[in-house]
This record gives sequence, structure tokens and C-alpha cells, in this order.
Amino acid sequence: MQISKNEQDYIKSIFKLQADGSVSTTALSEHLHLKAASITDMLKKLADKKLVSYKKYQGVTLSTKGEKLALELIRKHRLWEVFLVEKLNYKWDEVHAIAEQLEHVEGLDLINRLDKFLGLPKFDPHGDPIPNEKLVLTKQNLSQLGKITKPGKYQVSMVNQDNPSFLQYLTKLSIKIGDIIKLHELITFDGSLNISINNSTSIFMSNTVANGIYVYKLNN
Amino acid sequence: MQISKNEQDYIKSIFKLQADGSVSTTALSEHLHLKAASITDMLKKLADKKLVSYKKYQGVTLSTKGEKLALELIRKHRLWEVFLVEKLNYKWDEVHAIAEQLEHVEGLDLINRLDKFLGLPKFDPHGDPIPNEKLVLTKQNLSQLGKITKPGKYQVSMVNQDNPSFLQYLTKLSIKIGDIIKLHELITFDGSLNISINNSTSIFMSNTVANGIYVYKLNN
DNA sequence: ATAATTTTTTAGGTTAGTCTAAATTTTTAT
DNA sequence: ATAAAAATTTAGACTAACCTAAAAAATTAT
Ligand SMILES: [Mn+2]
Ligand SMILES: [Mn+2]
Ligand SMILES: [Mn+2]
Ligand SMILES: [Mn+2]
Repeated sequence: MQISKNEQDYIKSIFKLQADGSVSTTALSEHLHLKAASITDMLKKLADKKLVSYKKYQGVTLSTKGEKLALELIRKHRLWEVFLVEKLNYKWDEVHAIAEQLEHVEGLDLINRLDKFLGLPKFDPHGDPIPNEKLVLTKQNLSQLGKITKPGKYQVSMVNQDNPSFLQYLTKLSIKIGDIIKLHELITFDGSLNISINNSTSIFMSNTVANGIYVYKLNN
Repeated sequence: MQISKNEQDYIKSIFKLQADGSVSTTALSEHLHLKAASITDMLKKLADKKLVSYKKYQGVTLSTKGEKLALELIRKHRLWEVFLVEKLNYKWDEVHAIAEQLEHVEGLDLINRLDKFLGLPKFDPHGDPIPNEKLVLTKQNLSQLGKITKPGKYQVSMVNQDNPSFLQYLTKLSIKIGDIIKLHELITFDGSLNISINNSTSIFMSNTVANGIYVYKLNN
């Protein structure tokens, strides 16, 4: 049974939204920028194809088959992003739309060959982990910088990639994956922060921006 | 105005078939494996979009705009084929179907970056010339090995890539682009040939196979 | 120059994927 | 426990891209 590009994008969206429990029609409607009626139509088709379990008015969950497909697509998307940045010298804010197309390209063994060619990378340019050939996705235990409560040293491990202009702003601040952030002061009033990056001069950061940065706590 | 993947494939087919004069509905129908009625439908749409000039019962020709699009697609197809062979180690008989998908991927500057990454190759893995960034396609003056009338030395410059099993057969004979073929004898009865490749022991080749090999005559 | 054949177009239908507007169900507030 | 609001589904329409069968035009053969 062949699964269309559009069906594939629905599956990816359900995967992304299903953090806890089932995904609502409205959530999908917003995420895919489609009307709710279109979502309902498609959910019926995906259920027919056994990719999701769906009951009227109850939202939707991925089946095992659907989850496997989602992981394949995420693997493809992230590996192509690595290719675009590492080999074609794109910036991290330019690759998403292209990877969104490349992830749908089919070919025997294509993605595993690409993986090897890239040196079996573990993370994509935004710090997201790449499922391995067996589709195992290793989740990291990260915190949003904006939610952190005590000063200290943290490593930038992942950033929110939904908004290119957010990524461009991080570039302007010269914040990259792997950088060490020292959190000096926390303004409780509005959640804004005073930080320094890789020991350079300290800067101010709004809570909104800080919430798009995921960090790992360093011991010292 | 956006041009769909299917419209793009029609444009490529018209380009390939329009060697001399206009292309007939039947020719396109056979090339695309679609019914003639479907071709007629699409030709109207392509004419609306000014990609072709089309008059009922008169066949179709590419407009300047259509020709430019065709060359872009051919450039993309051939560069992706180079990528698959050179970087991902595919064999020349495995790349066509994947490139057929990759050629439709859109991205600002994507194909020129790929071109640079590959070292601005002049030919694809089958010996077909690649249009340059300005879309100039340099045609070579080649002959089909099966049509040659006198013995002599020839260089394999291009091969017919439509049939993967033909390419596999060439691999079995260890014939590659750039090889030197010495044509020893021509059997006029059935057009078959007696040749040797790169000075190794001579082999027999049918006229059918020889016609899939395009060669350049060497002076001596 | 007619008739037969081939090519091409038209007419009408199907499926995938979307939409708007209306109806229905579920959830929330009084 | 009702009523109001929100979420969801249904109904009906549209476009892209294909199909089959029939009609029309062009070409070829007698
Ligand atoms: Mn996609
Ligand atoms: Mn990413
Ligand atoms: Mn194609
Ligand atoms: Mn080729």
C-alpha cells in the first residue's frame, strides 16, 4: 500500500503532537494549516490504512505501523538537513523547507547510503536526535532555558526550528549548538535572563527567546 | 505560477521528443504511458500556462519558457544522478528512478550549490551533457556504434539509459564511459560487430546493443 | 475521390485532497 | 441541569490528473 506525500505529512504531524495521549482535530488543523473538515476526511483514510487508530470525536493516535513511518520520515528529514548544512553550506534557518520535500523521496537504501556518506550523524543542525537505521530515537533529557530556576552553566543542545527568523536571531547572538551558556541572573518579574555565551560579554535575553533554547545542565 | 510535478514531466517529455518539429499526442502518450485523451487535457493546460504552443490536431512545441524549464529539469536530473553515483556509490543502472523524484525538489540556489559541491561536472553517469548554470547544453557529435560503417577506434561517450537491464549488460561486458572500443569486423548480414574494449580480448556484440552505445571517432 | 484507417479530441466519470457552510456532539459555564 | 460555546463531523463543491467510450478530423489506401 502506497502512502502519499500528504498522508506522510499528516503522520509526521500526529507524531509531533502526540506527546501525551491522542491528538485532536483542531490541533492537527492548526499544525497543518488546513480546515478541520479536511482533517476529519484524512483521518478516516489513515484509519483505513491502519496507520492510526481513530474514533469519532475522540482524536487520533498512531498505530505501530504509523509510528514506524513517522520515525522513518523524521530520520530522512533530519539526515537531509545535515546534508544541506554540512555539504551544501546552507545555514540552519534555510534547510527546513527543502528537507520537507526531500524526506518524501523514495529509493532502495537511499537514506542509509546518505547516512553513511554523512558519517552516521547523531544530531541534525538544530540539535534534534536522528533515529538510527533501526529507527531507534534516543531522547535527551533537556530543559528549556527559559524555565530554568537557578544560575549555573548549561550547554545549548537543541533549538526550536519552527521559525526561521528565530534561528536567524540566534545566529545574530552567535548562539550555536554546543555553546556553553552561563546563566548569571534571572529576572523573576518577566522571566528574562542575563547570560554569557562561551565566556564572552554578558547579554540580555527575553524569556520568549530563552524558551526556544533547550539546554543540558553541566556539573559546575 | 506554480508548475506541478506532472506538468514538469510533460515538459521534459516534449523536450526529449521534439528533436525535429512538433510532438504528436500519440508520441507523448507512448512516452508517458498515458492515454491520448489525458495528453490532450494536459496540453491545453500547458498552453494556458504559456509553456507550449498547441493547436488542435497540430501537435505541440515548447515555448521559450517551456524550453527553459525543460533545461532546468534536465540539469537537476543529471546533477542528482552524479551525486547518487559519485557520493552515494549507486551503480549507473540504479539512479534514474531516484533522480526522477529529486529533479522536482525546489529550493533557492539548491541545484547550483549541488553543482559546486560535485565539482561542476560536465556529464552525467551515462555520458549525457549537463546544462550549465546558464542552462546552456553543449551537444556532442556522436554516432551510434551500431550505425558505424568502417572499422576503427572509437570512444564510448554516452549510453542509452532507458533500460536498467541494458546498463547492467554493459557492466557485465565491462563497458564504461570513456572506454576505447576497437571495431574489428562488421557483419553486414545482421549488423552485429566484433570489437575489443581497452585492448582486451575481442568480443561479439549484437546490433541492438551497439545501437545503445554512442561513440566518438578517434583519429587513428 | 471515396472509403477505410488512424489520430486526436470531446464527453462524461473517478479518486485524492482540499474548501465552506450546516449539522451534530462534546465541553464549559451558569 | 440547562444553556451557551467550542469542537467535530457531514454535506456538497471544487481542482488536478487520470480513465473509457464515442465523435470528429486527418491521413492513407483503393
Ligand atoms: Mn514533507
Ligand atoms: Mn531540524
Ligand atoms: Mn520526474
Ligand atoms: Mn542520465
